Amino acid sequence: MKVSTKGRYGLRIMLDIALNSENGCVSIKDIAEREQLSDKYLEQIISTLVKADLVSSVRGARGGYKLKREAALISVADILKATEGSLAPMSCAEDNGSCERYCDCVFSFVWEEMYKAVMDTAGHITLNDIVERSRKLHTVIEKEETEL
Amino acid sequence: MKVSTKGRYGLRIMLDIALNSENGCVSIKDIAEREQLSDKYLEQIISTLVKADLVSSVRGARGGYKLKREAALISVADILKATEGSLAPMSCAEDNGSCERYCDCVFSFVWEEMYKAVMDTAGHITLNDIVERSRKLHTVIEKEETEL
DNA sequence: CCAATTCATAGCAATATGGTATGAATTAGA
DNA sequence: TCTAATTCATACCATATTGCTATGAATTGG
Repeated sequence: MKVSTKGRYGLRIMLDIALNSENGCVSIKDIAEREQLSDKYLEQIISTLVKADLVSSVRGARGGYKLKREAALISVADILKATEGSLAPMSCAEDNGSCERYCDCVFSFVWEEMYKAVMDTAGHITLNDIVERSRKLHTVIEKEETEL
Repeated sequence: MKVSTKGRYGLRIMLDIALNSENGCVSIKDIAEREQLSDKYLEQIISTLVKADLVSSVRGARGGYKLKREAALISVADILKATEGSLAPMSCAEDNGSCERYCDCVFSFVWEEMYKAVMDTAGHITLNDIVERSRKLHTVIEKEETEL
């Protein structure tokens, strides 16, 4: 039930883009440097984010990536679904047609309820919530530093 | 974020014991036969259930396993925690002390809320709920068969 | 044209998953 | 007391997944 690096890195990448894309787009190199991630691995993860329509890419020199829609309209569920594949504990919870035993499975309701719970929570946290949290945390740290 | 076979088999094993332990205890062989699982793999999973104090074992001839407490007092969360290790999407969500960056991590609240959501749902479904569901489903199937 | 960039794919080491195999320890019942 | 049935404890192994590296083609601003 653990979230893999793809999911975690995905969140960090999205936050990084959100925080640094005022002037145009953000390149993989920049993100990799700031986030201390391997740029080649990051490239793979970001490409799944492109395919999921969460970021758009600009090719060629001075190219890079930017959010496809505003941060308040991107949920944590969107990002994790794109990078992790799915948030369902069992695939049947997502598309119950996938399992032919669905009707007489005693456990299906368990997976469904768990899936609903996760989707509900992750679906209601937006990238913007994280951006705000990050800005707040940053100012606190800066304040602490000036107070020293 | 998928639940592995250990978690799924764990649930099936617990249900099987609950349904078949009226007269004493249930042997691995019997469970394996009914559930169509490899008895040796099953043995491993059941031993984690013993360590988690969910079932107790009776050694020797005519030995086997039985629930350590009544089904209504065993939750799906208990079973999945025992077999899957943990239901936390990130270990920090469970014991925030484990991560030294916990305080200035922008994402910790995300993992915490997801963990709370999962634990709340899985914690409120008991083995007895599944037993009842199973019995109800069984009578429905029997009814359908006699109607044919 | 060229340097900076994304895009696409292949490969690979480490770890986790899903088992199998072997045999010792324990014990009810003949 | 023997024996068959059972759990308990390890060790092993094949396969899949994860996390990451490498190479090079395609694209494009300057």
